[in-house]
Amino acid sequence: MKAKPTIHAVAERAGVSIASVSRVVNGIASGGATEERIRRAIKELGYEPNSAARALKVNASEQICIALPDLSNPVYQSMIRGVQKGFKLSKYRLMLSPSLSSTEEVITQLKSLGRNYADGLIINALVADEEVESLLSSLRIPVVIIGSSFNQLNFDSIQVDSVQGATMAVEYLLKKNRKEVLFLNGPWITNPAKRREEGFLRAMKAQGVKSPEKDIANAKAFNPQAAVQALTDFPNIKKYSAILCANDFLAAGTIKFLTQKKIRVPEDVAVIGIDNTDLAPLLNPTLTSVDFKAEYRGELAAKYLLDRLENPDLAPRKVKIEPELVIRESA
Amino acid sequence: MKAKPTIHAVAERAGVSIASVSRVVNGIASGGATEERIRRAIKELGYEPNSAARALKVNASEQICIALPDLSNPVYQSMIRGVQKGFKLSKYRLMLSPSLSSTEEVITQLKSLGRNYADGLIINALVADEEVESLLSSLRIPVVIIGSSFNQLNFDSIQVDSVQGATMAVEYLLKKNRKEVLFLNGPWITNPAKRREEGFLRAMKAQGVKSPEKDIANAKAFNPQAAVQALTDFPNIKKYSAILCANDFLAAGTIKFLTQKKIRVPEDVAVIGIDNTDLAPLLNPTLTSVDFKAEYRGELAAKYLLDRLENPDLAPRKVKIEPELVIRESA
DNA sequence: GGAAATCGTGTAAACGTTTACATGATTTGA
DNA sequence: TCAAATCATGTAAACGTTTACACGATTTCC
Repeated sequence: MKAKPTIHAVAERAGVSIASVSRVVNGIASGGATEERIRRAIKELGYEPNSAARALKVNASEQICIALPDLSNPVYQSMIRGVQKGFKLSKYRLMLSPSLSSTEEVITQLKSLGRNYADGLIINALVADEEVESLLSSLRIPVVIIGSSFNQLNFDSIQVDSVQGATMAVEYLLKKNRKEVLFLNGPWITNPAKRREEGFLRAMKAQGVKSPEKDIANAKAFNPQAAVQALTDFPNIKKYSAILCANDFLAAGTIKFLTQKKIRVPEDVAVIGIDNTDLAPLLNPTLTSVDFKAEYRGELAAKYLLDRLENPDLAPRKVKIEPELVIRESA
Repeated sequence: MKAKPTIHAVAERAGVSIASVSRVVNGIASGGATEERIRRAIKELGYEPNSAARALKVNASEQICIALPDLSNPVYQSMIRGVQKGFKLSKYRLMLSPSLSSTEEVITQLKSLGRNYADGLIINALVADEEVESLLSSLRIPVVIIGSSFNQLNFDSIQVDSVQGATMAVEYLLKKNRKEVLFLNGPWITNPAKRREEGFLRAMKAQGVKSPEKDIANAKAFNPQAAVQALTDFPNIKKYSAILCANDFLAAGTIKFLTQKKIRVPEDVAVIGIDNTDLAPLLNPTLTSVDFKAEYRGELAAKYLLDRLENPDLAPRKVKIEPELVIRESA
C-alpha cells in the first residue's frame, strides 16, 4: 500500500510550494494556471488533507459532540436527526458520546472534552449536579443545552415549557370530562421528571383539583416495561379515567397494560403521552401526545451552535419551545 | 480565560522534561517519586492531552466512524446502541456519519474518510455500486460491513441470512394454514430489499407455491406511510391471508392500514415483520417478527473492528447471523 | 570489585498542516 | 514613465505531541 500523499507530494508534483497548495485547498487561491495545476495534482494523487494536522494548527477539530442520555428512547433519535440535519451543510462532523445515564458518566464525558476533539457541545442530560455545572462552565468550547436544566448557566439553551405542556394535556382531559387523572412519571431524580411533574401539579391545581400529589405513579425508568410495572404496583388504579404519561415510551407501556387488563382506550381510560415521537402514530390506538418537537430542537441546537462558532460574542439565546397537543385516538 | 495547559506547562511545573510527562500520560512510566510529582502537576493544572497533536504524531485518531442509511428506522437505533456498547470500554470515540440514503452520499462520506479522522469504519449501506466498492477497498482503514452486500470484498462482515429469515416466516405462516402470502417489500434498489425478496421467493417456491412473484408489493420507502400507500395501490389485496413485511416499520404501516379497513389482525390477516425492533412489542397487536439481532450485530461489528485494530493481520471474518422468529400476537 | 546489563530521564526530531512575513513580478495611476 | 500599490508565491516557524537515541546512574552477577 502506497503511503498516503501529503501536501508535500502535491506541491512537488505541481512544482509549487506547500503554501500554495494549502491556499488552494483552503480556497484562498489566485485562480490562475498555477491553481489549475495544483488542482490537477490533488486529483491525480487523491490527496485529502490530514484532519489532525489541520486541527493541531488551527486549534479546531471541526467536530461537534452530541451528548444524550440514552438511545433507546425514540425522542433522542428524532433529536439526533435534527442535529444531523442542522450540521448537514456545515464542515462539522458529528461525534456521538456514549449514553449518559448517570452523573458520573456525564462528568467523565465532560472531562474528556478537554482533549480538544470537539469544537462545540450539544448536551441533553437527564441528571446533573453542581460538579456537572461547574465542569460545563469551565469548558472552553461553546455549549448548547437542550432540556430544562442549567437555567442559571449562561449558555444558549433550548428549553421546553413543561408546565404549559402538562397544562394543555390536563385541560384537554378535563374538558373531555376526564376528571380523575393519573400522572405516570419517570424516575424522579431526572430533571424532566421533576419539571413535568411540576407542570402536572400546577395544571391540576389550576383546574381546581385539591391534592393531585397522590395521583402520581413513578416508573423506575422511562420505558414501557417500567410503566407496566409501576401501574401494576399502583393501588386503586381503577378509579382513574385518564392517564397522562411523562413520555411516549411510558404511554406505550400504559396502553399495553390497559389492553391486557381489557380496559379500553380511550373509552374507559384516556391516555396521553409526551414528546410525540415517531411511535405515537403507530400505536393502537394512535397516541395523543404533547409535541415538544424534538427534531426541531435538535436542528435549532445545531443552528445556535453554528452561529456561535461563527460569532463567539453572540449574546446567549434561551428559547422555550411552545408545546403542541397532537390529538389522536387515545384521548 | 487562561490558556489551556500543554505538556510543557506540566513538565515545567513538575521540573521534568516533556518526554517524562508524555510517558506518564501514556502509562509507560517508572512509578517512582517523579511520576508522583508529574501526576500531581497534571491534576493541579487540569491537563488533558491534545487529541489532534497525538493523532498527528501517532497517525491514529482514536475515532471510529459509523455510517448508516437513516436514523428514522428503529433498527439502526438498536445497531448504534450495540456499537456504543462494543466501544464503551475502548479508547475510541464514535463518529456518526450523516445519513447515507443515496449512493452519492455514500461516496462523499467514503472520500472524506481519506482525511484520516477515523481509524476504522462500520458501514451499513442500503445502496452501493462499483464505485462504492472500489472506494471501500482503497480505504486505508479497517472496515466492517454490516449487511448483506459486498460479498466479494475481503472485509470483516456481519451478514444476515435473509433467505433463512424469510423461510422461517413463510413456513410458519403456511403451517398456520395461511397459504396466500403477500410480501410487502421496500424499494427494490436497496440491497436488503433484493435479498429479502429473494428469500421470500425461494421460501415460497420451496413450499410449493407456483409463481410468488406476483405476490409482491413494493413500498417506495421503508416506512409506515409508504406501506399504507403501497397496500392501497395494490390490486386485489383482499385475497391474502397473510402479509410478510420487509421490515417492522412497513409492518407497522400494514397493521395501521388493515385496522383502518376493519380487517382484523391476526384473525383475518396475519402480519409478520422483519428486524424485531423495539417497535414490535409495542404495536397492537404485538408484532411477530423475524429477529435479525440488530443490537448484537452492532456490538459484534464493534468487536470485530477492535480486534482488527489491535491485530491488522487477522483473517477477515464473515459471520452470518441466524435469524429467529419471535412470535407475538400478529401471526 | 568491576564489567555488563538495566534503568530513568532528557534531547531533539518528526508528524502534516497553516500563516506571518518577505520577495519579486505585475499592475496602477499621475 | 516611474513610483506606488497590488498581487502571487515562497520561506520558515509553529501547533502539541511521541519516541528513537543518548547518557549517566544504578543494579546485577560472577
